[in-house]
Amino acid sequence: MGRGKVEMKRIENPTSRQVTFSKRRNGLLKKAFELSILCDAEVALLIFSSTGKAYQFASHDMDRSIGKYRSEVGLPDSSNPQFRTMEFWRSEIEELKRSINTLEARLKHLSGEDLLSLGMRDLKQLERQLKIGVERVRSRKRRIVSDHATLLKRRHKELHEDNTRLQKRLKELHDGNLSSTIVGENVCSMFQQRILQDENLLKEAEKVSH
Amino acid sequence: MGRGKVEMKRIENPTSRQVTFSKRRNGLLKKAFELSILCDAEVALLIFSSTGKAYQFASHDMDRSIGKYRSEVGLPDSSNPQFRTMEFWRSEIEELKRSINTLEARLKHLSGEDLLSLGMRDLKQLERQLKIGVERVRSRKRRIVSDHATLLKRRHKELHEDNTRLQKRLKELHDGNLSSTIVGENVCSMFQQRILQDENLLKEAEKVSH
DNA sequence: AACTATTCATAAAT
DNA sequence: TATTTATGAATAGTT
Repeated sequence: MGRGKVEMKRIENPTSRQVTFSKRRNGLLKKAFELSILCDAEVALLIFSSTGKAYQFASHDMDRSIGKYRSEVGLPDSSNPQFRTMEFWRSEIEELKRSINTLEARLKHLSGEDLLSLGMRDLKQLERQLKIGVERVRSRKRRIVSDHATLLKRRHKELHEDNTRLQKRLKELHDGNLSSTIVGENVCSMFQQRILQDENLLKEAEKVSH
Repeated sequence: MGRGKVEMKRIENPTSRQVTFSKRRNGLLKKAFELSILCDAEVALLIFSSTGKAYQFASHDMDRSIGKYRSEVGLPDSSNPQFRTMEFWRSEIEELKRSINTLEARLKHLSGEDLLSLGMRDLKQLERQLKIGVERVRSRKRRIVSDHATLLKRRHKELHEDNTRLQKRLKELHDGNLSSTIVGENVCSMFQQRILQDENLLKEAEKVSH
């Protein structure tokens, strides 16, 4: 068709090639459409120009046709990534859900719920585990209180040492030829501050050990 | 082309339709091939007959072309089911994993593990919950033992009543004009069986209440 | 499947 | 890019 036969090879002239592409592309799309109508067939056509532009025709739905292709042609190769990924995720989710069910059941049992399904042996083990848990929690609480108390004692001791030192210094200033009352007042103020801190720490200690 | 125009609608005659399908299908495949050669284009063509048979042509590689379609046509449309499904599953898995982490942390805490991150307030609440759990488990245990004991008592009572009845009957047989010793022996055997059952039940009761 | 009359597609020119 | 034209290609109906 056209003036003279065409050699079946790439058209070298870029302009001519572009024109021919445009014409034949439309022709191909038209014929694809006609085939689907006349013969009640499902046709999917993808065309990408050498410059990357995409054209497509799908008589029904491109994704449906691709899916059909995958199942009719691609399925024997079940190693295709789509399929494998799907299966992997499905099983992954199933496994996660199973884990959650197990954990929830265990959690309920430890909270003393849903015990009707458990036998005497299970109940005994559960009680043992709960007792261990309680003991560990108590142990941790004791440790916290103990650490806090130790810390407070140390600070308390340091404050007392400070106080002793300050009182000593105060006495020296009183005994020696003191220069001004301002120094004395400053020392007094510092001393009172230490006393206040001391009291606050003791209050805190009481609060922690309730 | 051909003798007379063809109406652009489904060919009703099945034979004619099948023949036309065959001819036009080959024509389409040929033209697809020619386009890819002459114009240096990438062409992918999928044809499915109304009976489901599949035909295809791909100038380069079908999967490559499909991938190109997905990225050039399908990707900008993030509402495409593939993408949405992917995203959905990804978030689903993330959520499940988060649930598992929470449950596992809770479970560890209830077992008295990983307590270092908990403050005094958390520890107190944990201890309270564990005590509740222990109490519920104990309660359930008591209930089981109690139910079992009740059952055993009832059976025990029934057996005693049976025994009384049997002894009475035995006495009647001894007092009256007894016909044969076989009857007496049978009754004796029954009596002994009851006694054995009685003893077994008592043993079982002991075992359950440890 | 092969043939043939006819329509269609399109290469080249404009 | 669109239209025209001349010609080869495709194919509907027939055999």
